[in-house]
Order: sequence, then C-alpha cells, then structure tokens
Amino acid sequence: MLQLNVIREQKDQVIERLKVKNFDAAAIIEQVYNLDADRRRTQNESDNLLAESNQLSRQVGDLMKAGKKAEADDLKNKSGALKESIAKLQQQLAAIEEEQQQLLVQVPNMPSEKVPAGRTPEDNEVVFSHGELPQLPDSAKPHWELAEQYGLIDFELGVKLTGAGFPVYKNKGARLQRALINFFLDRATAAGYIEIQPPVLVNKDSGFGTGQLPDKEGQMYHVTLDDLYLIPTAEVPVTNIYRDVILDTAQLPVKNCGYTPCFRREAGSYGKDVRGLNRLHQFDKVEIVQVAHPEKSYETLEEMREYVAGLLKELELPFRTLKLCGGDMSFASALTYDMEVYSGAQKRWLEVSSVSNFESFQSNRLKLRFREGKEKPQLAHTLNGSALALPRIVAALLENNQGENGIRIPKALVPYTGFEFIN
RNA sequence: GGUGAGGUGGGUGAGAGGCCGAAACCAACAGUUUGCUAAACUGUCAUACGGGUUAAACCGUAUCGAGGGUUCGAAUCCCUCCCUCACCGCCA
Repeated sequence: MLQLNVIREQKDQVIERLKVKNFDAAAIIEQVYNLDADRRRTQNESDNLLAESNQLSRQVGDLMKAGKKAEADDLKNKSGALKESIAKLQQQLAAIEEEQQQLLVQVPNMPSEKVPAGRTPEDNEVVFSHGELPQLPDSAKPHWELAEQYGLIDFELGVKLTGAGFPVYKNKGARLQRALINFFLDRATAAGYIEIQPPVLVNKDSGFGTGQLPDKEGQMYHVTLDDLYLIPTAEVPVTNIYRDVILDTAQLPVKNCGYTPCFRREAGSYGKDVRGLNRLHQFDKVEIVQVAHPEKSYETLEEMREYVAGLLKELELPFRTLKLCGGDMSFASALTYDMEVYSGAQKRWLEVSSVSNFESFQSNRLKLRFREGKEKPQLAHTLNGSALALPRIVAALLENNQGENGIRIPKALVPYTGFEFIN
C-alpha cells in the first residue's frame, strides 16, 4: 500500500511512475488525494468538538463535587447537544477512511526508477547470463518422461489422491526433493539467514499484510470452515512475523529463510505450459526474506540476487537473470529480478526464482517499522526471493543431465542425495 | 468438544466510574559518581492521526483484546464476539 503522505506530497509523480506498470492511476489517486483533504478537515472538526465535550465533562465533575447540582445539569444538557454532532462527524470520518482505504489497496506499488518500461515478458531485460546451453541429442526426453522412466514422480497417482498438479515423488525422486531442500537451507543458513519453520495456514490479516488479500483472493486455497488460507509462498508467514513490530536499527537487516510447501490454485492455466513439473498446485520452495533499512534495500536486493545466482552455479544449471519490465512485475513489487534456468529438452527458460524489493509497500500494510535512536519509527523495507523453488529445478536437472548412464546429479548435491546417478 | 480463569505499556503487574495514557517494579537508554566493571543515584522511556513549526517545541484527539451499549464522563458497569491459559475428553 502506498503511503498517504507520498500521495499528498507527490501526487503527479506517483501517477507518472505507475504508468510504467501500465496502471492508469490518475482517477484513483486524484480521489484519494481529495478524500485526504476531506478526512483532515473532518477529523479537525470532530477533534475540536470532542475537546469541547471533554472539557464540559470535567466541569460537570467539578461541579458535582462542589455540590452545585443545578449548574451541573445545565452543562449536561449542553454536552448532550454536542454529542449528536460528534456522532455525525465520526460517522463521516469513518466512511471517508473506509472509502480511502478501499481505493488505496487497489493501487499497485510504484516501480523503482530502474524499472524498464514494457508490457510483456518480451520486454524484460536480460541483465546477466551464465553457463552454456546444453546440447542434447534429438532423443533427449522431457522431464515428465524421464520421471516416469526412472520411477521418480507419479503424476497419475497424484491425480488419484488429489487432482492434477499434485504429483507424488517416489524413490530417488523423493530423495532428490529432500536433498534439494536441505541443500538450500544449509546454504541459506551459511549465508546468515535464520531458519524458520512457519505455519502453512495463515489468517486474513497475514494475507493482507503481504498483499495477497484482497487483490489475489482467488489464487489461494481458502479453508472456509476456519477462515484460513493455505500459503502460496513462505513469504506470507515469514514476513508477517514482523507485522505490527517496531525493530531497532541495530536489528537490521533481518535475514530469515524457510522451507514450506506452497499451494496455488492457478485457476485458468492449462495446456502445454503446465505439463509435468512446469506448473503445480503444490510445490516445495525455500524462501529468503529480508527486512532492510530503506537506504540499504537496493544493496540488499543485489546481495540476494547474487546469492541465488550462486546456488544455480553450484547446481551447474545454465541460467539468466531478467530485470522485469513494468508490465510484468507483480502488484507489490518495486523492482524484481527473475532467474530462469534453461531446460534442455523442452528448450525453454523456466522461472525458478523471483527476487523482489517491495520497499515500504508491504511494511505499510504490515505496520513494520524500525526506530533510529530517539527518532519517530519509520517504515522498513521488505524483500524476498525464492532460493529456490524445486519443481523447475528438478525439471532442468533431469533434462540437462540425462545421459547414457542415467541422470547425473551435480557434485554439490551428491552429499545430500547420497547417489551420483539416477538410473 | 466440556468446564473454569483471564486478556492493561518492551516484560511483570496495580487500578474497580472523573484527579488515568494509566502506579510500582524489571528491562532499555542518557547522565552523575567511579582506576575499569559492578553497585548506587538522577532523568528519559507507547503509538497513530490532526493542528502547529523550515525542523522541533508545543496543542488537540484516539487507543487498556475487538465491536456495540449505559453515562455529562468508561481501562473500570452491561451485551456480543475473538483470543490465551488451566483442567477434563479425544489424539499425532
């Protein structure tokens, strides 16, 4: 959520910047701006009347104590008259605030100045690439065939148990999952991230805090009986740890990581793109989250990007880093890097990580602040990134490393899998 | 699921219609004292919004789990809801 004072002071710049996200904010921002003036005027009036009323009450108390009942009754009547106008003003105020909030939550975060303009994924900027694209023979198989051939993943069984998009991992497939999770967590904790094991069901407040609610209600599985949501990413619980928290500057940056299964309804996606592991309803992911000082958050973003790149190098996967254009960025992000690995048999790039700086967009919703000495608390910046999401990593590993002896496990992973080949 | 107790500032916890944004203690911070540390002493120590200011100071309002009600006036009385804890039941 954008900060009101930013809209108040830089209305036109806000509208201008949001155009980079292809969001026409003029009408809505203008409305928020006007409501803000209304709100302040109304609060001022209301506060003044309340002050008057409070003073009357104090006088009544004094008069009662002094035994001057008649005079007290007089003031009581006066106070009663005030009450009506106060109630009316407060109703107005509440209505204005409600309307303003309702508009404000619809406005996406402003993209950083570094964000390139653009509408589609084609407009994303490749800022880094690493590794040679694998040259596979024509007989190379896509990962879903390999998974079946080696008995690693049973998609059909998942359909039986749950439905499409809920694969069952078996044997070395299951072991590979566990190896990757441990590998990612070990690397993250070695890099200074504190390991968190959060709940995978969250309440509405948490969903709102990180921006999933109300905007993306349909993306999450909703357990209506208890009004809880299955998390689409560990970002939600791990960031919400700091909801309504005021940190001390010395505590920054906060670095947390966590492994969780992630659940996404992915309503409306079908077809070739979602074949095999490419897009699932349930998948595993290790997430890294940081809470940073506003002046340092872009340094932090680069650090996180480097960190994720390091993981991909260790896994010996060819990858590229994209700086997302305005049109392809998420609602809450100010700047996002996507990391894509090349999947040799499908011959396509697969997104395996998204590293974003949300600046104060989430913290404004979360009321996540920090205090510098005796200064007033100010909003911190939040960042997060996948490090990493498993399914597409598995897809690329299987496809790129297939050979006559089976599928080769990258060296860094062998201590975790306990085997060098899947055959 | 049943029964009971309870939700007050960073923590413990007092307050039971006006003198209460809230005692006291602990923690934290600043200072005095001190060879250093400790101790002792003094002071500071919630947040949001509005007004005000170059910025502060300062002023106003709201907030004692949430929402409603009674009253001139509510942390305090009443109602509803939520949550936590304890015991019982069930159970990984």
